[in-house]
Amino acid sequence: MSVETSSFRERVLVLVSQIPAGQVATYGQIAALAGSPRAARQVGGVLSALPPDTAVPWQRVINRQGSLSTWRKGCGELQQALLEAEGIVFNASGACDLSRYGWAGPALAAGSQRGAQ
DNA sequence: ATCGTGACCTGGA
DNA sequence: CTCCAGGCCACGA
Repeated sequence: MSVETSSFRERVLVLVSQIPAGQVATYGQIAALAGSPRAARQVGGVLSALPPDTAVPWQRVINRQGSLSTWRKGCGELQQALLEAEGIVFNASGACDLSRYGWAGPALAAGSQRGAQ
């Protein structure tokens, strides 16, 4: 039954944990999937409250520019390192191609494996 | 009930 | 191209 027993915050964590490796999603996208396309701010706030031992791949969540918004000590380097380990490449601007690694959403990830590229 | 804050987004100059 | 401002939503005290 009701899977969403929690608030927007839990929903965000769930959606983020649904992001497949090698792909990234924007705060706005997560917020939209969570039910509020304008609550991108809150999404960041939720991830900021995540513990260091969280099972949520917060690293796959970036801003609209395709770059990392994490300024927290170590988090920035850590996030980029984790994303690069997933296969994501960053350009000289320190941003990745959302058109290439941008997550399409849980609905599409449910059963659509396109030829990519 | 109110106030303040935030890992954002968008548009305009 | 860069810089500035506003809005918008959710949550804690």
